[in-house]
Amino acid sequence: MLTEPITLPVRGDAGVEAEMHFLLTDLVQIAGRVTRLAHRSSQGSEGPATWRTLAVLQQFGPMRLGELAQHSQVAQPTMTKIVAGLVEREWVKRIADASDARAWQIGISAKGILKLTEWRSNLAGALQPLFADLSDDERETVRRAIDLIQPRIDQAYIDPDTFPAKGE
Amino acid sequence: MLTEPITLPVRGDAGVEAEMHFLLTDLVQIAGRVTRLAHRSSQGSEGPATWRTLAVLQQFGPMRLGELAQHSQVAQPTMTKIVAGLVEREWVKRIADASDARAWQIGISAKGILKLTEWRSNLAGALQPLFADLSDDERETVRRAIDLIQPRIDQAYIDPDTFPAKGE
DNA sequence: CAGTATACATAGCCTTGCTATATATCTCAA
DNA sequence: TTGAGATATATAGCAAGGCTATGTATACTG
Repeated sequence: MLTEPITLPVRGDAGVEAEMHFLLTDLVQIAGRVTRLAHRSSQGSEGPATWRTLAVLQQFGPMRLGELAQHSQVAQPTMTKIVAGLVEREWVKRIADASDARAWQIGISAKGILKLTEWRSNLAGALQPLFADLSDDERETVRRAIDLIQPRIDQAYIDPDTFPAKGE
Repeated sequence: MLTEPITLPVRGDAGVEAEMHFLLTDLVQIAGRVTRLAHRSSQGSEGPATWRTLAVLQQFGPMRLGELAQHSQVAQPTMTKIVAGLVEREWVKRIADASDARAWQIGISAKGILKLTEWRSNLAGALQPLFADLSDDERETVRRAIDLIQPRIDQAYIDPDTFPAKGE
């Protein structure tokens, strides 16, 4: 481990740079807690990876296993395993790629869409009491923040170059 | 699996209820993607559980292993494993509980604080380019949203009753 | 002081993640 | 047209992080 001296922003610092620093660290922390809570509050043995994968397929449509791995930010062999589980549950279907016998198109099935939708609804129902007291303005603030964050995170998923995985 | 008919809100519906539904599902989805990205962009073998645990200890101070498990939303044996790893790395210390020979107080060490801080800084640095183009107003919106979400999620971690884990 | 409750540890299992490597297919140039 | 290298997915084998069930030691209480 390199032990180069680093300057760490201190909460309370003025300056856009420090604000951004704590904004991002707080964002990651709260995201981790939300994710953990979501997983914990949903019964069933499916992990976050399963739902992330289904969500990608619903949002972007069928794609190859390798592409799917990139869009889900997992290594290809990991995606092979996840897809194997999804195929077994019949939540996705493999479609032979006519132009390349090595490849498959992976597409979400009607059953998969249903399960994903159910899972989301259960989650929303579980979280709803915690957020029921938000005012219209506050709800609007959260909505705007999500709409700001979403495309920027998506960017990192889609362009592997702008966001190197593991190692610098 | 019960297959009771459920009414699913449809995006585009008017009404606070539907807005809240999609706000929460979008929140969970983006939180999952941020968490995954954060894990992937940080080298090193520590998983999210390690960092979540350290963050809890830094935020709330030393506590018993059982309390720590609740605050981290994991089962007690899981926390035993995580703490074992942290003790081995010397990122936390076990302090004998004078009033109860069965129990320990778990406290974050100076080394632990350093590692947590370093990890957060690396993350912030990795994510920064994606968010560098936010205007002051936009940054302020995200900050306000985080400050709205944080206490509500914390609530669920602290009150196990208001938020039942696994099963309904 | 016996019996129950409580705090943590252990055992054993599953999923998700990785790297390294194998296998099958495709592509292209000699 | 065939052999070399590139590419798409699968397999093997490992570790971490989850869980439930259960064990063990200590605390409390009638």
